[in-house]
Amino acid sequence: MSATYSIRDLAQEFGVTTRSLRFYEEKGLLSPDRHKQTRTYDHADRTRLKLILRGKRLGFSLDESAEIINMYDPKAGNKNQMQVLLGKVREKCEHLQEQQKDLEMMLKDLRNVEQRCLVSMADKTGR
Amino acid sequence: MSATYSIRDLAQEFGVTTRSLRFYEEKGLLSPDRHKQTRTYDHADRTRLKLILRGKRLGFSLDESAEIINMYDPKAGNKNQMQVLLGKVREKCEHLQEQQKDLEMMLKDLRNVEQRCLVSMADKTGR
DNA sequence: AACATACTTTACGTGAACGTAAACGTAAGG
DNA sequence: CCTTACGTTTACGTTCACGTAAAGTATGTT
Repeated sequence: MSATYSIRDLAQEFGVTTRSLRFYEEKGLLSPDRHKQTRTYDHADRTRLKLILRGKRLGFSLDESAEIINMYDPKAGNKNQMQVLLGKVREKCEHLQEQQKDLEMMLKDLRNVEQRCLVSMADKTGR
Repeated sequence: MSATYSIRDLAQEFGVTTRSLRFYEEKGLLSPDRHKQTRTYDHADRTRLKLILRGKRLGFSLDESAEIINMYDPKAGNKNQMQVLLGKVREKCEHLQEQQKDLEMMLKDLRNVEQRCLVSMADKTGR
């Protein structure tokens, strides 16, 4: 069984164009089955796509997302490889935590703006 | 007093090029004083730059950052303008909260990877 | 005055991430 | 068989965010 998807299925579900999916494939981010000129995506492809788009929303380039995604599949290398991977993972984590701080500050600021808006609207009598 | 900065001061402090600062100016994101061919930035400019770069780290385009930054200075318009602004502010807040979720999920995932790394390294005897 | 240094404008170049048009294959339905 | 719908490759076009080279200007130093 293990559901499969056409290129249009995925494109529609995630609100991207088929062009994008082919582009991600060109860049090695996706590698659907190819049977007779037709792409068939499986669940793993879908997950990778989800991660790509999540990365995009966070301002990562495709290459950065690729790097992150490849961490998810450690390939059970040796200890040294693991050390390297671990280092990268922790680096990404730090980066993400920086982003969390930025986000919190921006949210805090905007909520201040919101309050000032409300106060200002309560003060004025309309004009 | 109210400290001022040269273009190089700001560039160095924030680790960007002077080209970028002029570019932000072209796009209307900064508007330093111009005296005889020379730019002088004040504290407000510095703050705006900080916000621009924060936006960048969060994946916003310059136009998006501009929109956000302009919210900080309500210009004390009338009630309708305030309503519009308030709507935009809340929209941005929602967007930021979506990003927070994305961030948390990615961090969670990466921490899982980290754990699997550690386990895998404890298992193996080195090779 | 000559020179160095820092700042400036103008304008073309670049990489990433697609968009878009052209031309073609294939399978289903009438 | 023809059309329609969906898929494909190839390749040039576009937007954003600057980089970079070229040439001019302003200020200070020797």
